[in-house]
Amino acid sequence: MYQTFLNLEVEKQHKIINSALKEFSINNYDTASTNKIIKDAKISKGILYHYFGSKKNLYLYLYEYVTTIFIDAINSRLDFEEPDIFKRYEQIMKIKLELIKQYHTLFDFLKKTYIETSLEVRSELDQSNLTLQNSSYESVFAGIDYDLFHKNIDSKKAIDTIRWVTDGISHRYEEQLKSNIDNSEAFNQLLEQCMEEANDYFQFLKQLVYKNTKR
Amino acid sequence: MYQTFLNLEVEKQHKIINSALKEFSINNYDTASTNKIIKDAKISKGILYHYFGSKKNLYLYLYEYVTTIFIDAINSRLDFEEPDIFKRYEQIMKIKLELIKQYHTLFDFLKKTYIETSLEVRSELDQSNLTLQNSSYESVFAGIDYDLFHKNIDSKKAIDTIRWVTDGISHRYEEQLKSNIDNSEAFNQLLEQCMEEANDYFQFLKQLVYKNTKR
DNA sequence: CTTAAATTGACCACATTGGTCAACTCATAT
DNA sequence: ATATGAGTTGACCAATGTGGTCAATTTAAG
Repeated sequence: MYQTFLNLEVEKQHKIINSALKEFSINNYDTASTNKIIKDAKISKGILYHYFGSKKNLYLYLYEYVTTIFIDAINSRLDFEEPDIFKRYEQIMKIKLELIKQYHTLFDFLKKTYIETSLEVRSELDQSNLTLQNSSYESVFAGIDYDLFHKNIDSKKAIDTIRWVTDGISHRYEEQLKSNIDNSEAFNQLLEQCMEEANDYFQFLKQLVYKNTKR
Repeated sequence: MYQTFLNLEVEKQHKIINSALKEFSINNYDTASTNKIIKDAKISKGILYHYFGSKKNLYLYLYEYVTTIFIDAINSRLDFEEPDIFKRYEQIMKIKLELIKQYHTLFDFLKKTYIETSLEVRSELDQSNLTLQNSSYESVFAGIDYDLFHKNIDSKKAIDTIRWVTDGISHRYEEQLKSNIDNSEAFNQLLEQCMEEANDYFQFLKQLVYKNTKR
């Protein structure tokens, strides 16, 4: 299945995938329009259905594709030996932001799949959702050294705080990053700026919650 | 204008407003359906257009209405004398969550108006957006006492952190709160639980960034 | 009983939907 | 050169939904 599609040049595949991700990120499954997708990807109606057979198949293909991309990126680039949770979060942040460079709306799409209610795809999503969930929070944060925290620090609260700060900084830069996907230089500069700011905040938090750091 | 609508019993007004807010929160302006609104609000097509004249007028009425509700709630319930930023945020959080009780999708709707791109309403939104922006961050956080922070604390970073933690906790409870709007008892219990949790985190942060608090 | 406002919902012309398919292009093999 | 078959096109389809209208009906008040 999808063989014809997979025989295309990778660039063309990416173009179609990104157009579809975009449409399904803005709209929910039912209101997303295949016509918009083909218009944006500059392909014909017929060929889209030749590639994917149906709207539903296209959607499920995207979900599997994007899930795989995300998991692979984490598995291949995350240092699972790193005991410092700040450095772990720094890595995750960088991996995510660099995925946006190639797949602008990957995480918007994933967010949408969580809340998708259309009966046409809901059960299929539930089935494979497990894959993503199992592989994420359990393993991604295994081996963190909680002894790095000051002894009378509530580490659960500290970790939540770190996550929320990370998300806050990401969101602050996301829009700018997205509007600079075509300008690789500007994108990388923004990314670096974002990572620097994250580091500033991480230093700030480390001073507060880690031991062996002076005030 | 809207006089016929304003002559309705307040309950019926609320029902229509909430149905419309809901539809415009889920969909963008163009894809939001007046048919869905009248179905949900259990009124006829004709009367909606008798009340508001057009889809555009309805949308702009909602925007003004919701903006006013929000600003009024802040102005009447926020203690502008309170110098402790944690208590300020606690108040804001409570005001927001209690507004959700009456207008389930108020903030989803507001969020959507920020990113609305339809040419039909964009310019009008821009014009009145100023109202909301001016009245918010400038005045809402005026008079905060920054001397409460430990002297070698970067107060900007601390404030950002507090805001992100507040948002994180709100989001953690928002979905549950929304699914309990009809059960006033459960709603209030959840709200209290949320405020308690926020307080826990605020205590946690206070210990870290305020002076005169022991570790 | 009259009158006028409130309300209904069938109806309009039009746009868009997911999907089909006959026709066409074009690279490759013989 | 020619034949073959996969790749590709876009006009077309029935179905559904759109914002908006309006003649007809209900309701309330004098």
